[in-house]
Amino acid sequence: MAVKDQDMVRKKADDTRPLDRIDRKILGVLAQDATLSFADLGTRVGLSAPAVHERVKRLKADGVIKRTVAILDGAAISKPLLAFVHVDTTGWGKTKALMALTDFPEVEEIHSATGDTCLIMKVRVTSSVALEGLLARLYDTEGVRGTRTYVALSTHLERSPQAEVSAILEDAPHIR
Amino acid sequence: MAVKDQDMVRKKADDTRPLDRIDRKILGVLAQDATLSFADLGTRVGLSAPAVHERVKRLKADGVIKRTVAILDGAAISKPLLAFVHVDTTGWGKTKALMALTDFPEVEEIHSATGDTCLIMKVRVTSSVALEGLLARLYDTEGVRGTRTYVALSTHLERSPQAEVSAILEDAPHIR
DNA sequence: ATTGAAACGACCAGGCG
DNA sequence: CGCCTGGTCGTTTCAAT
Repeated sequence: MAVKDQDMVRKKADDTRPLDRIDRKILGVLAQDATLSFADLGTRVGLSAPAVHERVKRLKADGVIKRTVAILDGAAISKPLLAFVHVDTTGWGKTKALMALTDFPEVEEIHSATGDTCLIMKVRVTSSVALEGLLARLYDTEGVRGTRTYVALSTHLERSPQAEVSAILEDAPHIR
Repeated sequence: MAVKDQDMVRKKADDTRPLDRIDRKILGVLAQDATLSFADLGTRVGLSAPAVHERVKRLKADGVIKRTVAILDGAAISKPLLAFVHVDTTGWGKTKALMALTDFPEVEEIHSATGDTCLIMKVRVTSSVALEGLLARLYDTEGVRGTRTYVALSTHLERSPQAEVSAILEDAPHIR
């Protein structure tokens, strides 16, 4: 399983062939364990190694598989404290100053959002002291009016995007 | 890079040797790209292939590296709609009914949280219709009093836990 | 932790359904 | 056109230092 991500060219998702059942099966497996050999992966989806290899290569080239990464344990890397920070800004978010927060490895996600807030950030820190430091840094940032912090007491589920879709949640305008 | 996750035994993070600078370097690289060969990885951290291999094996056995996965593109798998749902419950969350939501592949995260909410869920769906279906399902769940939904309009950053720690956010009680 | 060697898996070419 | 078979080559991984 040594297809290098950087060898791939990112393409638009539109000009790409729709995913068939086997593609979704492959993605389902790879989203949970990307360490399988192509032979093993082939066995699981009912294809030969070169065939799966070809499909995986295509899925990467098409940008369906963005990258392959190691998932680290927050506690083990001394970041037992996970929190979501809602940020209210004066203008409409996305200023250069706010995007600079990307440089903090503690910040894992930044989204602009609807609702009674402007920006949602997911952060993982060493301690409450570090969280305070991050919030202080936030308040020093131009355009930040206020924050609301939700500390995760325990995490019951945390996984990456799954290719499968629930039948009952499926977009089915044809059913009417 | 084909060390099988399932070959590893999960150990407690405590009874484990602390991470040295090279370990963190390895984790930093692998958290961004786990497709590198051990030879390449060795070059980056200044070690030979078997030496890195040994360390990576240990990091997996110790549970520092939880798993290695393919990151899928939400839009490409027909789930362009990302949202955070705050759930207010009557009792204290974590009921069996709520944990059953794990079966929905649309649900990526579930945390109990502090703040004016009980549960925070991260969900990724096909459409607003599917989101509505998921919320309907939520309201049908016993113990759910209400929800507040924050739809992500655009995602500016989304990555997995980083091993590095910002110097200025570092826990430094010795500095006083 | 390194080197050297063996086993294994990735991946190319060519041919079939 | 996509899949399979066979072969080459790079990589993982073991043993000894």
